[in-house]
Amino acid sequence: MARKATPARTRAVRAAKATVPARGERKRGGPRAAAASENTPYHHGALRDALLQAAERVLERDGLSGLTLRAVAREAGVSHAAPTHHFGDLTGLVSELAAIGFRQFNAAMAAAGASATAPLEKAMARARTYVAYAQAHPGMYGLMFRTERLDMSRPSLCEAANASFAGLAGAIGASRQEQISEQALSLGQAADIARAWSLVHGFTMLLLDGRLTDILHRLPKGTDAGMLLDAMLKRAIGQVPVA
Amino acid sequence: MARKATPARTRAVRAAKATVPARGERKRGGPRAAAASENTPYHHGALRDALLQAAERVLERDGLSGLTLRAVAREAGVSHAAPTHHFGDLTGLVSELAAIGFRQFNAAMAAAGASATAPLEKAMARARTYVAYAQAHPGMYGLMFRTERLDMSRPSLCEAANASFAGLAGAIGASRQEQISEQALSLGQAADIARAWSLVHGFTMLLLDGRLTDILHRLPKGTDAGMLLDAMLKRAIGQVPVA
DNA sequence: ATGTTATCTTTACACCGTAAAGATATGGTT
DNA sequence: AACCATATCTTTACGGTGTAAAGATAACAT
Repeated sequence: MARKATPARTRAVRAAKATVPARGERKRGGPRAAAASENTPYHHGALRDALLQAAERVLERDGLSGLTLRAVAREAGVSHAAPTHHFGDLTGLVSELAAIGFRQFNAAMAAAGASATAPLEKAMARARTYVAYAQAHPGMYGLMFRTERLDMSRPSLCEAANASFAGLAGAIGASRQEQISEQALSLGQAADIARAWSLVHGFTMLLLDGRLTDILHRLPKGTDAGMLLDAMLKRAIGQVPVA
Repeated sequence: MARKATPARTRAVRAAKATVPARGERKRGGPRAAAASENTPYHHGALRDALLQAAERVLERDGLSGLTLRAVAREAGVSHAAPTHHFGDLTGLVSELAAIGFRQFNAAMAAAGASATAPLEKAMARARTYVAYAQAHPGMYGLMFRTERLDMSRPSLCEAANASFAGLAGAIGASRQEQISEQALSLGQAADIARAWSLVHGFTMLLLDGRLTDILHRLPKGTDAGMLLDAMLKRAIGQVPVA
């Protein structure tokens, strides 16, 4: 509700030759460094990235329902129709943002997989990292999984999401001590993958949706979600692969 | 996109003393049966229930993003502001609809729990029923779990959702052969509940989101989601309680 | 220097949620 | 029987949203 209505603000400022930059000091490291140094230029220079960063801020601040094309444009200080030129429509922007989320997520998971050595410890570390990412970036995680407004045909999103799945499948394959093919899966392999993914994804969704707060509230004082996750996995792990 | 724009249609029809009923033949079993028999009355008589039924139709037909107050009003054949009077706002209507979903779901789960006798069979039957409900009513299930537009302080929704959780907890308690208290939980109990719920909820969400289609596609021809669910649970069940 | 193209703004429109006021039927009171 | 309070439904209105189309401006190639 802050920043009520500023239509034609940047334009008016520019027309009046004002010196205060509405959106100055961008990186713009490439060409044209000393063209119009301080006063806000008509061309942003790196608006696409700036819009994505603004979108992530809006998402984590105002939630998924607050993530609108116009809100992102306001956050970036450009006209409300500027995002359309770079992303086509809202689905496009959301999908590109989700792709960024998957890349962040994949990086975190790769780091977690490299940390521990024992297979059981490695599986636990991966699960903890999975949930921790979702807790640190709830808006992003929701965007990546709970929205139907994703265009999976977009190469960047498809690629990042597939990489995420490949990481999971690879971890399951390692715990089964076998190579998992890109094409065919045995029912046992698929069951192991689905079990591990369902467990951790389901726990994450229930946690983010607040469906576990009652349970956590009834537990001995001081028990948090991480401890519940550990307890949940400890009896599932070892019996069957969990990642 | 059908039914483009019919503003003031019902009103105009009524004003012109037309005989064709725009929303005739309601139940209206209570009072005033022979007042104005055929021509659409100003007072609907059971608009609240009719709006909820219309909302469910819109939800399953057009998805969650198509579930708007105005679309529901159109579906029910009343003015766009009529739902507001009965539900306050969109959150109110969505919450009441979710409560209906939970009651449907609880009825299905209760029937599944009564069918099988052996504890292992009962657990599998419950899991299959859980997923089957979500597949039969994907819009409803999404509404019940994946939206932040629910007002859990509404008594009807809170009660129905709590009943659903109580059913789960009771089943876990039975499989552990112990009574589960309403107030306190041991970590082991909570872990069993969280594990069962996460497994089946996670599987359901991934399935509805299309995240498992790749896996299913790589499986031997003819393998469907139900078989994958069975295989996933078969190695989790018995080792640990799954419900 | 000039024309092409990419980038960004302005304008416009339909749909949405919501509030407020008007219209109409119901029921109770006198 | 007349009357009024109330509940129900419609109309009107306003700001916000996505999106399309046209205009303005800067960068670039020639």
